[in-house]
Amino acid sequence: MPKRSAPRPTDAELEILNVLWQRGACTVRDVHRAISRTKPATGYTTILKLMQIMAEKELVRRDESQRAHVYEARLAREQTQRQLIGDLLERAFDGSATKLVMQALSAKKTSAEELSTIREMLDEFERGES
Amino acid sequence: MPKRSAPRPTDAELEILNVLWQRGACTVRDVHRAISRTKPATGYTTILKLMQIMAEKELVRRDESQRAHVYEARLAREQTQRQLIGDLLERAFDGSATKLVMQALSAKKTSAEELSTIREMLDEFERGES
DNA sequence: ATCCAAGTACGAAAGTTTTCGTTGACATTA
DNA sequence: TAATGTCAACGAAAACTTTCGTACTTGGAT
Repeated sequence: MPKRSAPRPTDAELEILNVLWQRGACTVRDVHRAISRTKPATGYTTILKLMQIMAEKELVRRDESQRAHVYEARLAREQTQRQLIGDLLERAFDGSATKLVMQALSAKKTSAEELSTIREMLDEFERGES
Repeated sequence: MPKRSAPRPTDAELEILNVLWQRGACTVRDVHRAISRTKPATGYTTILKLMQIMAEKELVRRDESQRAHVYEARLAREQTQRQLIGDLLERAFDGSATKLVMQALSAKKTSAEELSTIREMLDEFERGES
């Protein structure tokens, strides 16, 4: 058995990953402080436990050489984003990237700048792939 | 208080909604048959219970006038898709639709036809909004 | 009338996710 | 060295999701 790939992170796990992606390797304390800013009523041990579980699931790597262990996201943010998008694509969009893009644009008012950025992306994509 | 909006459907709930969107209003039996095709080992009462819960959560409407109750998705597929995308946008993409579209395109090999469809959509979008 | 098939309702178990109290180890400093 | 603060580990409770067995109801066929 080759060791199965990382599972889809849960909501709470994703919040933690967001901190790790934004600030790089962190201690539990760091993550707790960051999350406290937006969700003040979150206990320290709650974050700790979640991060321990994430280490078991291999969503994060843990450096135990210091007393305060240092955690780091195992996958790049973009990789996880692709995983989540791919998952949603299958579960809710019948695999149609076109429909997904369409709903993405109407889910959020998209500015003219963003639209042209996307257009450029499409150009590059067409050159690179296809 | 206006009565809070429908919660994000869970994985199992979304599978049921997919059937309802595809085939229109259905009995539990109908949904069970449809899901059995891809997941043969799913009990009838499991689907029943899920659909009862979904009725409580108001993810579906239930017509009890027949002995076999008839269920219907309360929100259009596109509406739920927008909800799910909007949710993912916040949770994993920091609200950036551009990044999300980018990852969507690389999550799945997108054909030339799809790319040009998306391009047309962008045109329409720019005309309609902005 | 009785039996059977097809339904719903209910409750509980199993699984997963989120929460946090408590304990014990280790460091800092008074 | 004793008190204080910081940390990981653990276990368990709470909340949510998924599963299904069992009981009860109803309509139709014999």
